Amino acid sequence: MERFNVLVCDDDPAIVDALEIYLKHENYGVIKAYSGTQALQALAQHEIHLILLDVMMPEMDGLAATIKIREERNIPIIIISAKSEDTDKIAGLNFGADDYVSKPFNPLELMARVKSQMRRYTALGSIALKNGVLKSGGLELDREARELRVDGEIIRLTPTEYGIVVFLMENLGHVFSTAQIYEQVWNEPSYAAENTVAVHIRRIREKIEINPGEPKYLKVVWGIGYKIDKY
Amino acid sequence: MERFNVLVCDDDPAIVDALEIYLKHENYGVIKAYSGTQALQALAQHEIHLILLDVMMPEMDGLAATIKIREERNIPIIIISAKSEDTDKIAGLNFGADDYVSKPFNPLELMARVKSQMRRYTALGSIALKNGVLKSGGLELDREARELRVDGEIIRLTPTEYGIVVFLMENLGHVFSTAQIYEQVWNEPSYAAENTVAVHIRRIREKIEINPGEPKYLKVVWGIGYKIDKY
DNA sequence: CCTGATTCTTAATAAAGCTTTAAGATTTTC
DNA sequence: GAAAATCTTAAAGCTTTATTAAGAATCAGG
Repeated sequence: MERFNVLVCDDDPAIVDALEIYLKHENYGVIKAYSGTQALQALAQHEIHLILLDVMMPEMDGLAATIKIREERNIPIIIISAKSEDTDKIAGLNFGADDYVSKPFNPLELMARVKSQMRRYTALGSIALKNGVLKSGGLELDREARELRVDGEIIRLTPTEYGIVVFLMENLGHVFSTAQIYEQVWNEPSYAAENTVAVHIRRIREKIEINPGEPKYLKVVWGIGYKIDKY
Repeated sequence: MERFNVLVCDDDPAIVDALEIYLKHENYGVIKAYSGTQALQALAQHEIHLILLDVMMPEMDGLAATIKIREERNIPIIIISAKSEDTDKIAGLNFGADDYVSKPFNPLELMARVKSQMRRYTALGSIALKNGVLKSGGLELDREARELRVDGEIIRLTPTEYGIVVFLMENLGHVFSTAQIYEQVWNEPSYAAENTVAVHIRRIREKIEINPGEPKYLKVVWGIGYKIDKY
């Protein structure tokens, strides 16, 4: 199995070191940087697969430069935000980061998000139209407007349902176990509840399928998991 | 899609460069200036859609520049203030600035405000009639006259209510969380108060809806926020 | 600067909508 | 046919939004 490298960038060495321990425990390679400039250097020298980045660093230009790199290479970035109040803002912003956690963070949660991004990064299989619209057959997902249309008709989805659909649409044709879906959508490190994903799948099917008992879009692969096919 | 140009004006080149990178990441064109005089020059030479302006500059300070700019053109201006005191804020807004952030600022927050102003300026997602009138179904918002009409009848709104309606009308069809609404309308960096937006929403509904319990215009999206739909 | 009116916020409670749990039914595979 | 996996349903539990009212803050006119 390939080994993935994570670039950790924070001006506080204590945080960087702590993250290093967690990441190494999960068998990631760790490259450390304490400023934007150092991060840039590291990106040029090493093969980096993911970046953990503190938003609030003294030298903003360094941080900005790091993001500039991302324009060229589409590496997943997880933002670490100092204030928990910022989370909404960052989420609401179409800033370009892939995920965020707020300080102080739960290391397990952070690890879960790292894993999520890694999977997302390594399992891309979707057809992106303009404006972040994903399409497959009669399904059309507009992530910007947060809308799903089935044969042109807008379908009202709850937050969890929407999360599941986004995840599967972002990875068309790829099969995910209930555990994987749970971890991704709920952003939890592990899947404890036995049946909850199944129930949500059922509800989604009721909303998007003509015959929920014989799904056309949201299919099961027996013994493996669920998927939405590339049309 | 049209490309918008932002004029960045600050006497500190590091800040200008950093902002440039952020803005370019959001696909804005960037024109740089390092003094008020240069800013005015740039305005004459380029097509500018928004200005980011530092208050404290040599030669001509931001406020003076704001007045000059306002004399000629009605471009959105965001003031960047070194002091967090209210004096600057009030002065800036009185002299015609549309928004302000204080240094040191969170780049993400600044980007959010830039986007917000851009939306305001272009009213993307809404149907802009002449004279800055926005319309959706029976709702008609005349920003110049500061009037909202529902089916032709003028509705009296308090300042806060009006602010919320303007914000939602300028972003028809887009859902905003209560936190986002608060931050935008109140111009505060974070949303502490638990329930105040909900109360205002309620009162707006009482004024604009036939049946406030079953709103036709100001709709809720469960778990996400509020919106006014494109008609 | 008072004073009264308007507007805004806070808080508490109610209602609505969503998620999870659990338990039995059904389907698939071997 | 038996075991394992998935499906289905309903109800309990939880979160979000709605509603109301009262007190605080703000504003305009004297």
